[in-house]
Amino acid sequence: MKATIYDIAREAGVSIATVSQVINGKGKISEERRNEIMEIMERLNYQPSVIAAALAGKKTYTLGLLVPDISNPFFAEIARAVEDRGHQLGYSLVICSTDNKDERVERYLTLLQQKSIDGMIIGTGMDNKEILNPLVEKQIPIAMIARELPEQAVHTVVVDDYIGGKLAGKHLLQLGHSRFAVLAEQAKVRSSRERVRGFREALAEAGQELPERRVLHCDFVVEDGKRRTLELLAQADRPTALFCCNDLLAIGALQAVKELGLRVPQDLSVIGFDNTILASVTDPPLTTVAQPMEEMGTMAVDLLIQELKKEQPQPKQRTVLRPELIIRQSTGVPGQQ
Amino acid sequence: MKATIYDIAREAGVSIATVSQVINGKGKISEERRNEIMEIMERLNYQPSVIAAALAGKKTYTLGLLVPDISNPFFAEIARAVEDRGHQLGYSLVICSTDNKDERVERYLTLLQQKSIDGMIIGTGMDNKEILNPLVEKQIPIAMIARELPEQAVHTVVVDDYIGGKLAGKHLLQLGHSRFAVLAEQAKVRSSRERVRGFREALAEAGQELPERRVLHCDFVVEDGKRRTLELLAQADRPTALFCCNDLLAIGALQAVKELGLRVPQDLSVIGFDNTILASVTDPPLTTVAQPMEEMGTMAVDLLIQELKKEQPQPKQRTVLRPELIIRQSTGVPGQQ
DNA sequence: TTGAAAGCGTTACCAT
DNA sequence: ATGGTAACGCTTTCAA
Repeated sequence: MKATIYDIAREAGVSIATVSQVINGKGKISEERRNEIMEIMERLNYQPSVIAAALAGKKTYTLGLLVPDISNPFFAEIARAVEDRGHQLGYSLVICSTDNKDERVERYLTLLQQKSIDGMIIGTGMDNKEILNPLVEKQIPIAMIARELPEQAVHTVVVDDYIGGKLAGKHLLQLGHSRFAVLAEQAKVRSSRERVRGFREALAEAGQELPERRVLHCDFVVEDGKRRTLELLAQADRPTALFCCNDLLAIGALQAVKELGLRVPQDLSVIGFDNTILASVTDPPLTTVAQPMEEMGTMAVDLLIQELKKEQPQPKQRTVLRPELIIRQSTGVPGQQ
Repeated sequence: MKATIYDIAREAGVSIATVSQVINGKGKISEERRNEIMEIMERLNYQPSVIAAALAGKKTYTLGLLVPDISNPFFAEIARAVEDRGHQLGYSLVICSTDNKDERVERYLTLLQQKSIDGMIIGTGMDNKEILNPLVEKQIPIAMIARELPEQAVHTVVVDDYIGGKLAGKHLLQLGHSRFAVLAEQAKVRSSRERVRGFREALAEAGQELPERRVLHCDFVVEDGKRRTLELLAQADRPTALFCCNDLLAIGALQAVKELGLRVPQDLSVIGFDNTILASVTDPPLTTVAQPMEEMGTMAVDLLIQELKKEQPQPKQRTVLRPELIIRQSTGVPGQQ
């Protein structure tokens, strides 16, 4: 069997309390005792049980990460950043892909609670804003990442979606476009709405309008981006510029244009959002609004850990990072050969 | 405070033993008692502590997944499949990105053990084949995925790398190529070695040779693929066909070709491995050898769960899935315009 | 500086 | 059909 604290204590001829002290570096233990005990732990290959420690009042040193889909490159990169920072600080990461379904969110939430994880990072949207209520009441540390939920008092790390949309709009305007369309995520996704709002505002400031029918809502998958773009391009007065609320949709758009034998950016300029690895490998490489995924992950973890270190609830922070326009080759002057 | 089994018992006027029974659906409890207790649990919003149950001898219902890098699309897709299958069966997933470093592997391994996870799925290579010894001895259920370790008795789910390499070689041969090169992963990665061996064998069967100097070893990142391809194309007698041991390297190759003002496939045919989402969005779309990632993930989980359900150690299975050549547009007849 | 003992929230065995 | 209780492995007072 695995060695327990009792085995160590017996071997060392001391009490388990003493062993516990040296494990946690607490109390006053004589140098020699301490060394002797450490040596025995080494020899018996003793590994303290996190489970038992947690039950006795310590933490589980485990964090939960809720995202729509871990196989989506954007969230995969976020996850990596979160994992790394957590690992540095001694925490493990449980991943939960929600597919943006409230039902899955709730299942994962109760599951994580039953497992007594120390805190959760939430990067998935929810239809029902009250889903988090129970957690907030129980004071379970929460940090939102890449999504926000203003109706809850939780730490938040987001990119300024509004500005991101604006950056996209201005870029397209500057290239001389005048017929725009948008591929948005589902209406319930606030960040998507903000991006569209920023985009529309940029156009408005230039006296241009974005008709509602030119804003198409998609599921978070390539195929849907393609399908909707095909619809868009079938319209008589088709747009010359398309703003997609994430890179995946933009890729779908690229595929649709190709399928119709048209060209990007000559026939349609396409701009994405996120700047995942995908944006750099498309044909043509995708102009996109970059989110600083690594910083976001790191900051969310830091916020969370800082919260659960203190006993007192901390004042909730909302950190807004600035997105950056990455110009590649999927945008250009309309109609140019 | 959170409700415990004692609260429920007190409220229902029964013993905790009885409550435990109804939670686990064991023993004989009268219909009425059972309903009454369930109703109270509902009302008090009782959530049994997995931690406590685990300490008392049950499982933690948590699995560990070790991969080189969760932000790598191949592993992200594997992770999603593993997560889904695990979740269906009631298990959570802790992800661990190892960067292919033994040191990180070991840290994660002890961490996961201390947390008493029920089993681990390992998709990362290791220099030291003995790293797993302690786990195997402790009978901790293990399933290898996409990597193998024949020196250990563990469940394994892999694609036939040798055949995959051969498929790639044959395809290139058939197109009429005669000067080949390979971008391999680090020499310690067995699957990569097997792919190269299969590739070489295909050439040999056609009386062609693959000189050792034409096999370049890379780190698992786009940049390295690019760098090495640049080197390759600088050689006098440069290859017309390049087999890359994963899609990421192939993308690097594509970038290198572009940077030199050359074209794919006219100047260089490129073939990848994995068939991640990346392969479908590159310019040109990448011909690649597909691994059935979803099936692999599902099978690995099933193997693991089946193992940890039984008390007795099970006979270890090795499942080899057949890779499939996906022909897109990055391969063609050499020199063709 | 060290030890005894009371929990932590369950499970499971043995009584009743 | 139900209850009492030891055990799981550890932390943490409180005494000594």
